[in-house]
Amino acid sequence: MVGMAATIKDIAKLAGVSPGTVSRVLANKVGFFSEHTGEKVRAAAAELGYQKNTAAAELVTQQSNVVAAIVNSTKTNFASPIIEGIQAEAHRHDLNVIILYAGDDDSEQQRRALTTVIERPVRSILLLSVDLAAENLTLLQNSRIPFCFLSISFDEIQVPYITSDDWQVGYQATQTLLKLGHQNIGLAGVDSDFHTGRQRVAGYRQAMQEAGITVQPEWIQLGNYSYTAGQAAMRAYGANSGLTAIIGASDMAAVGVLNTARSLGYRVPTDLSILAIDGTEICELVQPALSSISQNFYEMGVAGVQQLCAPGELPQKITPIKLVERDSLQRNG
Amino acid sequence: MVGMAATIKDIAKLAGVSPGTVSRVLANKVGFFSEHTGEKVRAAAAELGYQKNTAAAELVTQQSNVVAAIVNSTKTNFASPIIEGIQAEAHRHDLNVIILYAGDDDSEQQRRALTTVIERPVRSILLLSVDLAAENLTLLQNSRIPFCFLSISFDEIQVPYITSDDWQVGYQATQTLLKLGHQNIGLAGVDSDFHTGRQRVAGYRQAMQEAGITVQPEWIQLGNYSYTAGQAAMRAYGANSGLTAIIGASDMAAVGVLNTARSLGYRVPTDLSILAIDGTEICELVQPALSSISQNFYEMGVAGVQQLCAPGELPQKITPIKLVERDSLQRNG
DNA sequence: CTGTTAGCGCGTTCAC
DNA sequence: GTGAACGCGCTAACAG
Repeated sequence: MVGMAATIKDIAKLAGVSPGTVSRVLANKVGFFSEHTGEKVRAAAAELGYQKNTAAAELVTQQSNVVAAIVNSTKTNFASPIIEGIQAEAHRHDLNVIILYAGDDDSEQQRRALTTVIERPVRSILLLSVDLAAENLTLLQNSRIPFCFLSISFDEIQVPYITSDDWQVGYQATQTLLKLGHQNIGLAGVDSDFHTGRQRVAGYRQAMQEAGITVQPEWIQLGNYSYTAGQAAMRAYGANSGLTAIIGASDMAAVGVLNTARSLGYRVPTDLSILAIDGTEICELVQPALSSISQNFYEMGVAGVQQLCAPGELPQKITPIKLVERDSLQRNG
Repeated sequence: MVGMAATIKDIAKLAGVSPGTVSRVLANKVGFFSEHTGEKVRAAAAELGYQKNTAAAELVTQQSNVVAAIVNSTKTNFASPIIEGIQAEAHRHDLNVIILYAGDDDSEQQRRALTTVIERPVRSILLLSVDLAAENLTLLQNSRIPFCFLSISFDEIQVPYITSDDWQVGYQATQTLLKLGHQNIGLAGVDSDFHTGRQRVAGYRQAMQEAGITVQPEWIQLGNYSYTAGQAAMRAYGANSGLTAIIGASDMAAVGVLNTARSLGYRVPTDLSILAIDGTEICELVQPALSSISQNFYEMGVAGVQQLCAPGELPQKITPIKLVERDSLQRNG
């Protein structure tokens, strides 16, 4: 609601020129107005406390410089570095970014966020880790607004996304522990309903198989990557699990594992090594600090904006991962 | 960028009616169109995959249903519950919310966030814990868009805000430790450059004075509420501080204190009690879980939206705080 | 260099 | 009930 704000017409009247001229000087179309009128117009604008109505401008130019980021939940702790990456790269392209929350697997909330963005002029849409309900994906595609998923991947549908190689995440996490002499390795809190989780499990299984280890069914504890999922997994393993190492499917899950393991009497890392997946700041907040397979979330955000600014590029891109050693791992035997 | 999307004109042509009529049925102005034309128009709209251009509508109606929340940093961990509160209450009023990040004490970023919001039709603006540079406050006030600060308070300027009573926060935190028999109590990571921090310090001092304790200058360690501020404070206290309890000026600061205290050889809470201020989820992530003076952030968000929906109310409101006991406090002596 | 005209997509009169 | 016309604030195209 702009209220009774001044318009270019008001400025025109005050400066004694036409609205067209005002538009030109305010847009700084050099060469299309004289020094003198430039001064006059700017003075009038300042006097009236003029604020441009960008929505009106976008209506006529049919283009916008805002990119929207839709995030699945306020609780997704890795969203923060992604958003920072988006923001940084967007500003480099002189783009502005707005963020919307789409709730946690709530298709109604998703629709709400999506429509408030689609019904307005936005240049492109980035979706952080949100798995859209089918009808909402249709909505998005029909809008003809360029979009790209971040930190999530798909197999059945064909859409642009940028994320880590989740198979490698699972594989390298497992390899890391294998190399330390661990054999009985758990995977805690992973979601097998979606591609991301299935890939991580597949990478884990492959690494185990290559090492000649048969994974026991109970070693893989499913969940939704949350703290409580980590807790539940560890409780399921129990005090006499026989496990010497556990991979937390996310940082939060790993912390859940850590705290519950402690209350079950495990010493970490002496009795039990824990490796987190994600590598956000919480890894350094807890004690012992959690070693992690770290994703480059910031880079994901940057790449997302670049991808949308350079159409024609490969629609699917992979950001690198790396092992970050902290204090939660120990050689076995 | 809406692209070549269908407009009400297209629908009008397809349905064989006038654009005005289309507008009426789509806005569901009952009584202003017949059953028959209603059907026709809706069918045409569906066939064309029509998406309303809300920006254009807002241009003519001169009002918007989106409220903008400007957040000071992606790292502010308590922003999450505030945003959830905003979102919930906004949806109750059929409002949509967009979020912008204003960076960390970066007046250029602030201006950017502010103008992208002001130049567009938004109904109102909520500012989460952002202390605006003077020129940006002027910008905001000139926009004539209703606004309200959240989780921050002011003394010198007169603006609407909703927050906890920061004096009480400091006072009650200190009282809590006093009642447990502590006398040498530190306050770590608090910022005295702004009203919020000064109030907390004042509450702390008052409680100490009432208990007849002279606070030593080094007991108050200034900082910016961050994890590193907490670390720095604890390092300043040192291994032989004589302190038996420390108040962390925020959850993050408290965790910084906790981890550094540990590395200095303190056992928490046996040797040292730690009380956090804020009470967000990280208090439960670390071990021992941190007791806290908890703020009701969710309620702040709710109240912020209500305040903006019911003009004429008191512009300054206080949300309640409460002590949440976890495992980081112990009686002294 | 500058004024005039047209129109972006929509809601809302005001006639009929 | 419905169509025609107007205008929201702005930019772009076209004269001059």
